[in-house]
Parts: sequence; C-alpha cells; structure tokens
Amino acid sequence: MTVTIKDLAEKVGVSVTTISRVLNNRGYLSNHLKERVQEAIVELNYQPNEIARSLSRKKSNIIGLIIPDISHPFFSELTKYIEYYAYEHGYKVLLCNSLLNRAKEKEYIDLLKASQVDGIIMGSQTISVEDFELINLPVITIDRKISDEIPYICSDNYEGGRVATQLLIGKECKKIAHISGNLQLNLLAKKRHEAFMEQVVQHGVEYVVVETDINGFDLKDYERLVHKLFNDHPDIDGVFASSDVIAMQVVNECHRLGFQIPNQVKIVGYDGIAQGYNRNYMISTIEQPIKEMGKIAVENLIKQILAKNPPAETILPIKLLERETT
Amino acid sequence: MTVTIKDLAEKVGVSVTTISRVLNNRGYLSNHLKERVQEAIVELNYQPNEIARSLSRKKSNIIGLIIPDISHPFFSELTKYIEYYAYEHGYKVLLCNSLLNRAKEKEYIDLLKASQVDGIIMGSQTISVEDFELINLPVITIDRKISDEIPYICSDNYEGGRVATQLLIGKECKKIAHISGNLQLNLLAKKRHEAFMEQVVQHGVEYVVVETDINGFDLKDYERLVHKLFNDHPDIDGVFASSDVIAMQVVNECHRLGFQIPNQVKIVGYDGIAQGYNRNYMISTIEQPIKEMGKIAVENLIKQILAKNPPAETILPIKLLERETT
DNA sequence: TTGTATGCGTTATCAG
DNA sequence: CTGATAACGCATACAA
Repeated sequence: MTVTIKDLAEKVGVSVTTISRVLNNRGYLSNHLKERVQEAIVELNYQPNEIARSLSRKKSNIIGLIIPDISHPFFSELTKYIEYYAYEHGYKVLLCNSLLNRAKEKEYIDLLKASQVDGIIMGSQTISVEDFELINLPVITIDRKISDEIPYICSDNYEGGRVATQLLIGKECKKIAHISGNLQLNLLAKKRHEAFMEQVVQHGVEYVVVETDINGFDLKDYERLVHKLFNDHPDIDGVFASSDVIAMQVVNECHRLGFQIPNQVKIVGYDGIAQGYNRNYMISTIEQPIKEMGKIAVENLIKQILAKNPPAETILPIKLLERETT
Repeated sequence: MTVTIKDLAEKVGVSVTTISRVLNNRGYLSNHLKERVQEAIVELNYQPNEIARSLSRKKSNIIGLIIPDISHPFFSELTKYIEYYAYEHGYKVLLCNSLLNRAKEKEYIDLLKASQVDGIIMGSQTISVEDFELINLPVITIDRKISDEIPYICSDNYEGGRVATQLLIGKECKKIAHISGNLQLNLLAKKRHEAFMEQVVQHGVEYVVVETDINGFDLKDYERLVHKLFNDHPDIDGVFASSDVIAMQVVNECHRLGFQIPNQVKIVGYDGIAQGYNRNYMISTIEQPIKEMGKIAVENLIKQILAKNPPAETILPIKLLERETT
C-alpha cells in the first residue's frame, strides 16, 4: 500500500534515480521535471521513508540522549533545548532515562548503537571510563570529563561554588552547610565542593558537608537528608545546595522548623532552573546557561559527526542570581 | 568496518538465514549451534542493525511523542513514565516539542511518519481535527477527544473541577477566581471550567474567570495574567488554578502583595506535579495519576499497533491533595 | 542530463 | 531443519 519512489517514477515516466535526484536536489534538473514530480508526490501522497534512506546512506540523523531523569527540572530544561537545536539541524532525538541505573545506562548505549544513532549526548554518567570508551561513536558529555578524547560541556563549577560560598560568608554566616551531589561519581560538579572547601577553610568559617546518594536522587531522599542535617546541626545559618531542587527542600524544612529566611538561615542553590516553569520561591542561585549548554552540546556533537573536531572542553560562565533567600 | 550477519555466517560456517534464526530465536536450533553463534558474536563484536531490521520487517519499534514543552513539569513527568513503559515493551521514544506551534506540530507529524514510527502519542494538540485524521497511524491522545476513532486518555477533569471548586466554597470563599487553560483549544481540561461554573452558579458565589493565551504558555504570561487578575479584583479570596505551575504564580503574587495564605486567599492547583522534583510549596491540588496515564498511553498505543482495539476512552480518577494553601 | 545495476543489513519465502 | 534468493525503499557509482 505504501507508495515508493518507484511508483513516482512510473507515474512521471522517468527512472527512480531521477526521482531520487529531485528529492535530494542533486545535479541539474529541469523545472518542468521538478514540477511533474511535485505533482506526482501530492497526487500519490508520497511519503519518503527515512529508514530506507538511513540504511542506504549509513546515517540515521538521530542523536541519542541519555540523562538520569527527564522529570528533573535541570534535565527537562536542558533536553528542551537539545531537542530544539537538534531539530534545527535536521536531527531527531531519542530519549533515554537511565534513572542513574548503571545496567540500564549500558543497555541504552547498546540500544542506541543498534539503532544506528549518529551520536550520543550523555548527561548521565554512572558507567566506568572503560565502558565509555567502548562506545566508539561521537559522544558529548555534560558535566563529566572522561578522557581527553571525549569533548565535554559544563558550566564553570568552580567559580559557581566560589561565588555561592563567598556570598554566604559575605553575609556573615557562621556555620555553613554544603549539600553536595555525590562525590564518588567524579562529576565536574565536584568542583563546587572544592571551591566551597577552599573558601570556608580560608575564611575560617565552621562548615559541614553532606552528599547525596550515589544511586539516584529521589526527592524523599533529599528530604531525609535535609531533615537530618538540620537535626544534627540546628545552628546552621547558611546553606549552599548543589541544585535548586535541593535548595527548595531546604526552604521547606526551614518553613517547617519555623526558621526565618533569610534572617536566620540563608540559602543559595545551583542550576537556575528556578527561571523556568519551576520558579516559585525566589531562591538565590547560581544560574547555569542551560540553553547555551544545550545548543553547544548539539553543535559540537554534530561537528564530531561530520568529523570536524569540536573543542575538547567547553566551560560556560555562570551567573549569580541573588534573590530572597540570602 | 561494520560486522554483519554475513560475517557471522562465514565465521560460523552456516548461512545468513541460520544466523538470523538464532538471533531471533525462530525454529529449532541445536544448542551447539547457538553457542557457536554466541561466540562469534562476542568475538567479532557484532552489533545488530535495527535500521535494516526495521526496513525489512516494516516495523521500527519507535513511538513518536509530541508534547508542547518538555520543560513543563506535567509533561516532563508524563514523558518520564511514557519512556519508561515504552522501553519495557521494547519501544524507543522520539521526542518532539511542538511549543504549541501549529506549523511545527504538523512538521513533526510528517517527520514522525517519514521516520516510520509505529505510533504517536499526542500530548500537544493545536492542529485541526482534519489534519489529525490524516495522520493515518496508530495514535493515542492525551486530554483531547478528536473523534470516536482516536482513543484518548485523561483524568476526570469534571470531577477535578468540581472537587476543587467545592473545596473553596466549603471554606467559605466569597469571590473565587478560576484561571483556566485556553478554552478555544477544546481540550478536555475544559471540563474543569464547566464544573467550576456549575458550582459557583449553583452556590451563588461571586466568581471571575480568566484563561491563558492560546499561543503557548510562557511563565511570564502567567505572571502577567495573575498580576492583572489581582489588580482588577483585589477582593478575591479563592483561586482555582488549572495547573500547579499557575498556582505557584498565584502564591508568588500573594506573597508580593502581602496576602496571607490561606487566611486571606485560598489556592488550589491542578496536576499534582508538586509531588515530584518540583514540590516546594505545599499547594493544595488535584492530583492526576500521571504515572498511570503514561503507562496506559503506552499500553493502549501498542495495542493499537498490534491491531487489538484499545478502549476508546480512558478516564482516570483524580485525588484531592489538601495541604497548606487552603 | 538520465538510466542501469548494485548495495545497505536484515527478514521472509520458498525449495530442498 | 537448513540454505539460496528475493524483497524492504532508497542512494549512488558507473554507463550511456
């Protein structure tokens, strides 16, 4: 039932090659011919078959996107832009949520390879470096440096950590907590932690650090973590949270405990997602240029696909958004 | 460089047909043979080519997902579950954000058809019914009834609207505002508005209704809308917002104006996304069973793909979550 | 400028 | 139970 270029060819009275040519606009073709083909296309309601194209060209124009969880606002916003720019460049996006499950992440990589994607953007990264290097496909990494071969994109984590911590110190916080992402994953976000440490030590400020679980981030876990933190250290008067989602939990806990923000406790988050749909409480935060990150991720991946070398490292500037929690 | 079943065949010393058989586990095959093929697979590092499979089988095992905007928490959460269940059933998900742009929505439909997706889940719906019927592919619709032919899934919008409005009336609100989604789009969410109207009229409560723009939902627009609402009607003491995102804007505006919640103004939202990552303020809301919606959307689409008739209509129950804003 | 023939990697239809 | 061989729909080297 499906109409193919063969049918078009018969209809117009030329060969399939010619049809293929006008479809791809290759070589010289008379306008008359073009018109007749166009007519036949609408008449027969022809739809090109990308699968056949992909097989023949050995290029699918699909990019795979592996992230931990699309429902996390940072990733949903990043994904929005990745999809947007991919589409602009003629690429489609296959979405994979690893849920930070190492096995699932590996399965997805195989799935994407089997699906002949032209490249992968990795926002999830629990697998080992060795597994990573087996991918053998154009890859761009978000927020993790795997090796010198694989280009990565991140925001200026060190500077973000420094600015956030200095903000709290500058506001005379005496005991500052840092709620960090998991440090074993060796993400570049770890630099936020490093910067935090340097600042508090340098200024002689009392501090406490807790980190989130390695096996994924569940909101309930965040809640428990924050609850325990304030339980163990009721005298905390400053918190640097490594994401806005966590910062919001801190806000909630403070509400619950009756702590005034920012009088008694000052809070600064990270990500800047509080700009999008998820803005609600005016938390102070370090804004990552999410849109830009998505754009460059796509562009650099495509460069790689086209065998032009993209920069190995892209560090984008962050911005302090000071609002009501500091 | 790519290794194909042909290479496997040579290596093992059988025909490609046989290889294909063991790969697909069809017919009788000796264990010895299976083992030898398995060995060859790891030895040659064989990766199946899904594209070739798809072309041959005329089935891609890809489903297309068109939504307005993945960064909207309702859709990101829905998408999470759609992807999850699709994967469970052996399907991949191609993500498309229409941004409520009619032209883009149509382009995406063509793109998905060209990509030979096996079916489409439509969470975005600005195109006309006629365009819709041209899709000619298995489709499941979220929250919109197109025709008797196209199965749809929604939560019990009418009941949700009723419960939300009754909650406010029961708490003695004297002037209730309803911030509705756009009513021209003719979504099933319109029933929330109908239920609201019935309730306020029936109880003789003063009311005001505003609706969001048809051309997409930008947070800034929401802000302006809410701001204007309270400017025009400073005496509002109850708000039923048609999404949690909007409800949060109302919370923000009340904070700004110094209105006490829930003493002076009571607010109830819709969606229940405030359960996931996006929970922060404890807004009272009508919870939609998002996970269930995603699950059933996938299952019913697959039924359709397999030519088993799924139910034409699936209405899932909502739940009132009463928290701090009422 | 246009057409013929072959390949892309896999599945499916037949004989044997 | 196994193996040629023809699809699947399109692109392209090579001819004409």
